[in-house]
Amino acid sequence: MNISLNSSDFVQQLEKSCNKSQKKLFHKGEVITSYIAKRNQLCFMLSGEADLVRYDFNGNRTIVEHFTKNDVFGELFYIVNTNNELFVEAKSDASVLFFLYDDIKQKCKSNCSFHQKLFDGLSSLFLNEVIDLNTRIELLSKRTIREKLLGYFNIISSKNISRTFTIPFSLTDLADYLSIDRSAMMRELKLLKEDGFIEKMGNRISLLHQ
Amino acid sequence: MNISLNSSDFVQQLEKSCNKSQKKLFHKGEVITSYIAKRNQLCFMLSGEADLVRYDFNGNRTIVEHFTKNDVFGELFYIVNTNNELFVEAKSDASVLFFLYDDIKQKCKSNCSFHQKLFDGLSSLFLNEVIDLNTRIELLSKRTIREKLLGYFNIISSKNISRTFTIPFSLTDLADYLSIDRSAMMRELKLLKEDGFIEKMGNRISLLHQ
DNA sequence: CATAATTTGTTGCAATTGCAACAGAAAATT
DNA sequence: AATTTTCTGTTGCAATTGCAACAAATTATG
Repeated sequence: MNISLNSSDFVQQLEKSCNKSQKKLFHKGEVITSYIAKRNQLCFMLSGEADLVRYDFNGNRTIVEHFTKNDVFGELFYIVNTNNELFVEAKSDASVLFFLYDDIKQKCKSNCSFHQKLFDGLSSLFLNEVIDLNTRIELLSKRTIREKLLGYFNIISSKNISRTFTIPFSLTDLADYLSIDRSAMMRELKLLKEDGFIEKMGNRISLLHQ
Repeated sequence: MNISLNSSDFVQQLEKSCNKSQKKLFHKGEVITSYIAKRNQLCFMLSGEADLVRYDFNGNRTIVEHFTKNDVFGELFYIVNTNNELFVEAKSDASVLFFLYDDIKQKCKSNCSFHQKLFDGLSSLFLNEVIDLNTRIELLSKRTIREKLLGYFNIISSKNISRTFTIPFSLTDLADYLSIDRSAMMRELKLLKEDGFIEKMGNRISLLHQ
């Protein structure tokens, strides 16, 4: 059985059917939403790219997640507390569909087959999100910068089905995604090159050494 | 609207209704399951406690998650790759309900109101899991041991609605949960005490300093 | 296309963290 | 109740990481 759903179809159906949804367009650099109140907002990326970012009180930025087409995000997934200002920034022009989870749930309490289908989709969307988050936790729990980098490269490499790939981040962003210092990361990249683990030309990486 | 579901009711219904489920008992220290094949296994903790652990090639142990009554876990949530041996260890005597996700999904394709309800519950279970994982990511992405400890203490403190609480781990396990060296953590605990952030008597902590 | 802004790449130095090793306390086991 | 095992607490030292600062390259923007 195929667990991964066709998110695109699902989202289109939601958009058509749910009169409470709102579609909005954003320009690069704009804030799509901030997680400040518990409105149980659920958002779908229709097009473009965005990052969920957090700044700590020392000014360190963390890219908590990176969203592309058909990804789900939103307040719904967070316990909002005042310690963290979380917000989603458009990395390119983007269009986003906004829902309130309560609305979706409400509608799905009726018993028709269409809402059954919607709910079916929702559950798969959440499941995919769980899988992504577990992958992320695996990276963050690695003990050294080297392991984080190699772990990340392996993931990208699997996704692209190729041992050579372009990092879908700037290197500055990659450091914030892995929660490490950029200059320390650059140093480690150099060492990985010297030790024959990778080849690197700019943001293009080849994994050697199997 | 209350998003968090009554997992207990849900699981009991699942157990009764789903003839494909299996209930098993485990003794402290036993391996409940290992994530080795993609069987899409989904497990419910009926009683007891367990840890999802991973050992890296240096022998570092990470407690990826800690499960108590009514928590969900399983292969279903992971992309299983050979680099990681993930397994769930009973920390006390425990009873666990095993399902295959495919079976649950299959059953729920029928249109009766009961399966609708099951699926409703499933979606909430996944959502709760997403919220937990995001909380965990927030901890792991903190830059220093001090911030990880304070972040963790704040979470426990909120859950207990008290600024004084007992850590639900041994300190050894806490270090593995935060992915840090135990002795470095002990050192930092001492500093937190000296700097007036916490009081500490064994595994009992008080958060001071607002 | 000229200028501004951002990103990449580098390095010395300081701070933090991990490692190793050990003693005493506490908990589990026989 | 005695013994084994695990856990807590500590420390010196080494390795890793973060910080600061800068130049060069690249990419945006008016």
